[in-house]
Amino acid sequence: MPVWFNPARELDALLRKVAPSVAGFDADFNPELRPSDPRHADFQANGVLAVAKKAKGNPRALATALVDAVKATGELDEKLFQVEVAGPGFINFKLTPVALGAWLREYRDESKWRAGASRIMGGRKVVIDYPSPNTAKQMHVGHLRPIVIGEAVARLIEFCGAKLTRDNHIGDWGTNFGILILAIRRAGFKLDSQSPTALDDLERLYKEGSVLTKADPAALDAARAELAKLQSGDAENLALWEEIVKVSNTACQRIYDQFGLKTDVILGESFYRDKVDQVYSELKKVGLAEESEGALVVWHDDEPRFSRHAETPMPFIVRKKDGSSNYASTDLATLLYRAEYFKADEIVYVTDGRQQDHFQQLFRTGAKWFTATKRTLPRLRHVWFGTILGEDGKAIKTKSGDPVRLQSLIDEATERAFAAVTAKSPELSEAERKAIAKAVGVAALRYVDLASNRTMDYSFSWDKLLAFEGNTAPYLMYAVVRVRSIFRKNGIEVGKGEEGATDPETPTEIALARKLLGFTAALDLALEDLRPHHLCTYLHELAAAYGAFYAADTVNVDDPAVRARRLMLCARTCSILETGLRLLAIEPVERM
RNA sequence: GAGGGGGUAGCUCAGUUGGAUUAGAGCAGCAGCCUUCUAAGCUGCGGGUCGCGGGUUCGAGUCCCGCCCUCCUCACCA
Repeated sequence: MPVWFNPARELDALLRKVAPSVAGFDADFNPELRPSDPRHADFQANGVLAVAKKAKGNPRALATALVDAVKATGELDEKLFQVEVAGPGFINFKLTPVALGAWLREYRDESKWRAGASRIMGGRKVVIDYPSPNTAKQMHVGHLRPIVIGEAVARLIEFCGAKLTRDNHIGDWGTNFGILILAIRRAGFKLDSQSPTALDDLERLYKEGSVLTKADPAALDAARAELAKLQSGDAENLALWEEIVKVSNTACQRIYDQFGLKTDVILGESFYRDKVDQVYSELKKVGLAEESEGALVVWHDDEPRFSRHAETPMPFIVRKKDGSSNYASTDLATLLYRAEYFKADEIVYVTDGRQQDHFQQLFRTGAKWFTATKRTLPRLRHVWFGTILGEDGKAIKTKSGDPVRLQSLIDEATERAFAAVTAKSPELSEAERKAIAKAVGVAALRYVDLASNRTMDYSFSWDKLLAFEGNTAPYLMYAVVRVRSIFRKNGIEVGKGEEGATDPETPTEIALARKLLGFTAALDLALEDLRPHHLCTYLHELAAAYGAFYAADTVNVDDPAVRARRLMLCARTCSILETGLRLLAIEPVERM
């Protein structure tokens, strides 16, 4: 009998198959199979309780009958699973050491896991939209999340078999440019993209313009007028715009390089400048859009919040009253382009949670528009995240003083990591320590952002973002380093030296093995809602189980069978940790 | 007002869709562990009426109702 890659899934299927033949169970029986508290079992089926409640039967008797029927099929190898009815009527499945050993021998490396996972998305074409910053600004801590979460989500989707296109939909066609052009004009500034201070100059000018337009409505109108001029093809503004885009893209690229971010295409809002007219005309033609206060808007009367009759009406403004396009216009044009050009089956938008209303309106408008024009709408998902807050508990914003620059954060992380590695491993060369510091520093930043549920806000804190102990990236990377060190000292490759490995035996070996089997469940969980923190939680638990094993069970012992099985446990831990870290876009190191 | 997020240990957070005498981690605190594979580690201890009040049932941090606190969004920003 083969060893199941994903035992929970197989047990679930088996129970569903057998149950209808047992008195008291219906054809649509749901076993409610889930991972169990390890103190009790590996998996448990809770579904019998619901059946008993409905039929007013005795849950333990029903559970026992079901278990007997399952055993009678002979499809459940009792050398691998220990089955029992427990508590009020749970069915517990406990993996035996034989099963653990067999699984570890069979599912050895990333290719096996990838093969298993790739069935989930099965070649679907997915476009993922991230990190999509607004240009013309220096990148600050607020830009961390879309980069980090976007990359992790992208890798998860890709790992599960999607054909993925990463599209950096930069905001390069909006009012921020109007503000900047206005500020440049007023200051009489000559922008030169080659100048080394170009970015700082833009930063300063943007701040000035921002303050001005906030304080003076006339200035805001002037900024909008500059934008309208730009969008209608004014040569001067277009030339200025090109210079600004050049400066800010160069700056963004420097940050992306440090995060190892490589998007496949960069199709910013400006790319759609000649594609918005089609949106306007089609929406008008099918009766979705109408004029309101001079603007072109879409109402959704089927949703009270977006209805024209709402107390505070919130129309989807598709074209501004001065005729220029906005976020909604370009997003609709983008949606159409992704459906037609990229043939997307699915589009994933990774943005700040404050844009939820916008995306709900966009998705509703898209659905009605596509239906009316007989197009197929891709599955649309908004993967949103909470805000990084400042010390005042408010969102970090450019206007409120100087937010911490992303570059300073990277530099500080790298410096602290360098100090740490120098203190702990002074024997390494300076070049090695620098490379390690870079990897560890950026990894620490990433991991903090990924480790909590993405929908949560969190406050910015140097110490939090740069912690190197506990549930952090350095902890996980360190676990990898310790595993690799064993192999290096023994002069063998990871994955070698397992001949004659016996099944896990000591409590710490068994606990580690059980945790290793949990990888597939963790992946399923993280993919379901595209929440990478589930993967973080799992990796931390795995590293902790390894830590306990490492302290309790010496690998290099005289008994060859014991040594072989411990080397096997080490090798699996190493590859699952490395695979998991890479899914989070954290590159493990050999030493630290 | 409407919609959304959050309220769990001193702090930062998990809690797999209602499950198992005892609600979990990490920091911080206390006590131990380096002449053997990297101590960025390991072991143990202390610390919680899961915002408040009702309800549903064999069983609630999780579901329902009503309150309270907090953050975010709501007409031409993205």
